[in-house]
Order: sequence, then structure tokens, then C-alpha cells
Amino acid sequence: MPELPEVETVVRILKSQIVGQSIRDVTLLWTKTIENYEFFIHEVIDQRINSITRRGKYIMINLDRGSILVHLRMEGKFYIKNENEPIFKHTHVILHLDLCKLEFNDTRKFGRMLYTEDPMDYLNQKLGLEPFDNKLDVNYLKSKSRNRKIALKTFLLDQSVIAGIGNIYSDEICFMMKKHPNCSIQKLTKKDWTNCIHSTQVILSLAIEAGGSSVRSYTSSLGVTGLFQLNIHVYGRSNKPCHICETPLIKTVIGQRSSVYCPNCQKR
DNA sequence: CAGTTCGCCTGGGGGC
DNA sequence: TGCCCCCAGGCGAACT
Repeated sequence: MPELPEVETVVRILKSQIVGQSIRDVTLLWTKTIENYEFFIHEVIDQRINSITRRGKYIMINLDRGSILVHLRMEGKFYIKNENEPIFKHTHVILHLDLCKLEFNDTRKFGRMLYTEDPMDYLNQKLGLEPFDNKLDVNYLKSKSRNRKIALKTFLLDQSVIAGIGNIYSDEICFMMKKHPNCSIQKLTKKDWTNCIHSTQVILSLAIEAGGSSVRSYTSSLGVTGLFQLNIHVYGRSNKPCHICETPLIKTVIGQRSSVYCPNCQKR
């Protein structure tokens, strides 16, 4: 499940390999992957890839007149291959470039691509601040939480508040904050919000570092998902001992998402 | 308007 | 070995 750190890693690798090439043709094998695909194909052909950047969990492939926005969702991934190599199972879109082809491969077909001439406007409408934005402070989080009665974890997953946090890191952030993922955001103090920002930035930057460090093991193909080697404390560790106090971790459901926490360390 | 539930998909794992 | 059922997960649409 790619979250911000994994997306950041994919962006770095794509950047190093396909910037400067132009899109010469598009093969579409599953139409739902691309929103408004006729427009997409019509517009992107013969545009040059000028840069590749990230906003939240979106990959931005920036072309001459607009950008291709890609959301990997759970299992979306890219493969850079030679034109003569066979197409992988679950590849839904192929961008044929000058020197290679870029396969978008997604087992569960949840990933999405679209083309827009105003990408920042499109993204800013749905996304809140980046986790490392200087404007991310206690006042921002307090104003975003005003009049809302939801669990801390649900708040962390809301992309219109902080962009880029997914199910793994929301659990890890709650653990680092020593807060129960189901605690109401209305109960958080100023100190808690400061702690929230700090924990978010520490966990995401460690994960980016870990993702970045494994880049060198990749060659031409990119099976780039979930490659963080960050020390995970709670996610996927239900019934296992807490790394701090050895109390068995509890698994529960919060806002339709599986969640793991330590009943001893994390207070409501 | 805010919060909750559903649907999209497929492969893997458990139960029998 | 094979079949069925459940689960995972981000997000938008459709609800309450």
C-alpha cells in the first residue's frame, strides 16, 4: 500500500529514468484506469516529460502543457521496459516513450490516471498541506478539527488535512503520540497537536529515508511498493508484544479500517 | 453539513 | 487438491 514515502521513492526512480523523453503512443488495456481516456490519449501524445514530482500520494508527470496525475492506490506500480519485452499480467496502461515503455501495472485495478492542464488547482482542491510544509502548525490543525467529532486516526487519514498519510503510518503516528487511535480529536490539547506534527514528520521522513536507501537495488524495472524498512511498531502486529511494554497489541476497526494499538501505552 | 457505508477489484489464506 | 468465503485497502459516491 503505497503511502507518501513509497510514492516519493517511485517519483525519484521515474525521474532518473524517463525525464526528457516524449510520449509517442499510449496502449490502454483497461479503460477504467484512465479518467476521460479519449481526452487523455489525444492530449498526451507527442508531449515531452519535463519533470516528475509528488503532491500527497499523487505522482505528477509534468508535460509541456499539463500533467498526468497518477494515484497508485493499493497496488499500482510502474515498470520501465524495452519495447520488445512482453507485457506483464495486470498491466493496464502502457506509455510508449522514445527509448522505453512505461507500464502501469495494478492487480486490483484501483489505481487511477488522468490528464489535466491545471494540476495544482485540481490537487489543491482535494488535498491539505504537505507534512513538511512550514504552514503545518497547531493553529492549522486546530482550525481543521473545529466542529468535527471524529477519531484521531480518521483525522490523520483525511487527505484534505495532511496529504499523504495512509493506514500504516496513521497507526504508527498514533503509537508515537501515545494516543489511542479512536480518541476524539476534540480531546487533544495544544501539546498533543504539537506532538502530532512532530510524530508525523519523524515517521514519514524515516520512511522516506528507508525507501530512498533501497533505490540502488533497483535496475530497469520498478516493483516499487512497500519497500520501507522503517521499524514498524504496531501495523500488522496484532497480538504481538508492544515494543515498549510487551502488552499484546489489540486489533480493532476504526472508520472501516483495520487498526492496531497498544492498550497500555496509548491513552484515550 | 458532517459522518458513515458501500462499491470498486484480485489474490492469498483459512476452513473443510 | 480444490472450492468457497473472507480480508485487505484509498477514495469517491451515495447514503443518513
